[in-house]
Amino acid sequence: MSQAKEITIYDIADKLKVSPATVSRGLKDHPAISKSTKRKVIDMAKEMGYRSNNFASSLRLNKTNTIGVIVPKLNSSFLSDVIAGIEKILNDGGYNLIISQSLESEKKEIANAETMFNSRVDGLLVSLAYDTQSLSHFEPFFQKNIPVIFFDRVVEHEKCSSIVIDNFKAAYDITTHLIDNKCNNIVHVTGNLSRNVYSERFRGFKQALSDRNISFIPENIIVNNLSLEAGKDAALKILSMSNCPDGVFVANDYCAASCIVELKKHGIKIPHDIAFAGFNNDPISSLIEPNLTNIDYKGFEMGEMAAKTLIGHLSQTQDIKDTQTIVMRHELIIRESSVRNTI
Amino acid sequence: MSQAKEITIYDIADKLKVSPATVSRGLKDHPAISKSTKRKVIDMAKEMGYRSNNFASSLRLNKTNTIGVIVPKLNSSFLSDVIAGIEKILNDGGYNLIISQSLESEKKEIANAETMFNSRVDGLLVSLAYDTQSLSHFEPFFQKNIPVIFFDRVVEHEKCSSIVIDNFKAAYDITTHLIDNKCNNIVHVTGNLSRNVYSERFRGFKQALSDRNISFIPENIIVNNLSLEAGKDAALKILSMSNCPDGVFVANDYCAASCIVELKKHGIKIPHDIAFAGFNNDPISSLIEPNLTNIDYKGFEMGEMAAKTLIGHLSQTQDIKDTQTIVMRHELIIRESSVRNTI
DNA sequence: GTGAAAGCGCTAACAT
DNA sequence: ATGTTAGCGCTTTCAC
Repeated sequence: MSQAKEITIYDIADKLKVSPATVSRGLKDHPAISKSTKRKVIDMAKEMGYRSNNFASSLRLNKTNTIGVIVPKLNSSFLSDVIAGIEKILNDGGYNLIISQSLESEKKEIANAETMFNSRVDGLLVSLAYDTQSLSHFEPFFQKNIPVIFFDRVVEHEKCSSIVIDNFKAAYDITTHLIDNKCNNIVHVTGNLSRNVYSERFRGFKQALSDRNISFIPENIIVNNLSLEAGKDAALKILSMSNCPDGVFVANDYCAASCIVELKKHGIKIPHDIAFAGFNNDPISSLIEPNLTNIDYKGFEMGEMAAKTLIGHLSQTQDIKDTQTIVMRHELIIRESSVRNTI
Repeated sequence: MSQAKEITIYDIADKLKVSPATVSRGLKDHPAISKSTKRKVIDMAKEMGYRSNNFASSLRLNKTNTIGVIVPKLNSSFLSDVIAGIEKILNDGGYNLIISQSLESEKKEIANAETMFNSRVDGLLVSLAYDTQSLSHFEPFFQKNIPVIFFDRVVEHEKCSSIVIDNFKAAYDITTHLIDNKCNNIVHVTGNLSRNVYSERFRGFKQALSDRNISFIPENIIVNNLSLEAGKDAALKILSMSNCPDGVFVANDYCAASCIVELKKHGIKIPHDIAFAGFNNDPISSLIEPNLTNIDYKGFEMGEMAAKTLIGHLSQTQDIKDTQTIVMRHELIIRESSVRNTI
């Protein structure tokens, strides 16, 4: 099993009777190199099956061309789209990608960040875990001026740019839509309110009520981890309420679906008895009966934007002083779960 | 912004008045090194905030400690579990992970494999894309004796080990279950029959029919890409059949769910008119109404097994002559979609 | 426009 | 048990 020896720039140099330096320059787009030698170098490299040794290059340049991505979970249509978007931009930019999932646990997120740091990624793209409190695991990156970009689940930080949607407005719109469909007593099921996406949606929810002169009832907020079980529990809680709600806005589609299923089991008619809205436009929305009204936003584009922003930070040598928050489009998708045709 | 200089083994050596070699050995578990110096080295490394430079090490050792994973898609509960299992084992083994999704396209899978190859991964874990025909994009790995392990969507190859479940038996069992529930005319909706998982399930399906003396009707096989739209299309096709089936076995849960939804829209009662079974036990199975009978198998364990097998190949210096096929457990989960209580 | 040479940080063969 | 040394493949400064 003689594994064909790996070709180096020295091999190419020998064949071409030039110096390794010339080969190195020829392979890049070095200005001071003649068109003809560049051609020869590139052709010979291809012919000999040369592939550049990233480690040597990384060692020499002290940069790895590798970007780390930390997401709460992988089995999400939205995040999978985000990653596809990130992959597209970074591949085109010649970067490698390391992906890891925090599984919604701060502890695992910390471990992931540490691994990324030790792998010496050039930059980091992060959507925070459900229960992440502190940002101290990103301190090493800040100290080394390694850019960290947050997307979707973000946090304000002077050193970090963020890519988000307008969660406030989205929730405001969807709540208003429920009110327009004759909901006067709306329950809001949401996640950890110290996470921006949930706190903003909560704000939007309250504002919409207030603008329509509906008083906000603290008991109508159910905070849980938005899992399937949590959806079921929320349903039971709703059933036990003395003043049964006529609308429910859940901050996550899966949880909404599981909540709907449970309520239906108990004879609740949706949307007749209770109108429903979710968030994220996961495929489940069009499978659950009735189909789920919710907010759609494009993961792929968010991923592209995050990656582009990161590359922007990376290519300018200066400090990342120009941190920014980029707000992407979202759209209200109205489906049967919230439409009451009381003519 | 003075980025604290990176600590190297030379810095530690200087501080400790020993040689860099000693530090290097101290950091590993080199046998010929005194307990006390080892202690001192490790303590000093921690104190100075040393982190090993993988590139230097990779360059020197000509191995990267990085494993590549290529999966058809990330937004799958099953595959996300697999990846979590892989991650656990590889992290513990000190390996890094590069994950990429082929998005069910051979073309992208080829690109992914190339990226992995150029990143010089030490090994590769692959679940094949829907339409992958050739294995030629893995040739470079075979030639360099870089182990490639397939899982779930596998292919026979003398150089590759595989981790699978017994798809034949699983399909056999689930089909028999449908027959036991008074299905005599079963449609099988499946994917590309050159993919092992689908061909084996098809075999099991046919065998079960045959063993129960039910004749197999070629028209009852619907081959599609198992997407949501495909599920809908399959439903329409089923509705148009002259001899309406009384059972449907779909090789994928999402597709099954979408098919069920469409049939219900057309007034079909499930399981009364048509009993249903899916495959994979995705969370959707317990959200769809009625809940979906199917085959459960543990992604996390499959991932662990794949990673362990890979590490096994990696740690033995010899050739990978001992390729193997590992078959994991599966379980039939019976839910409402297939149970007919005709007393 | 091209070449010579040093050095990125680590490891291992070979000394001692 | 520890030190010396060379070299992994690449880039780049400084020559010419």
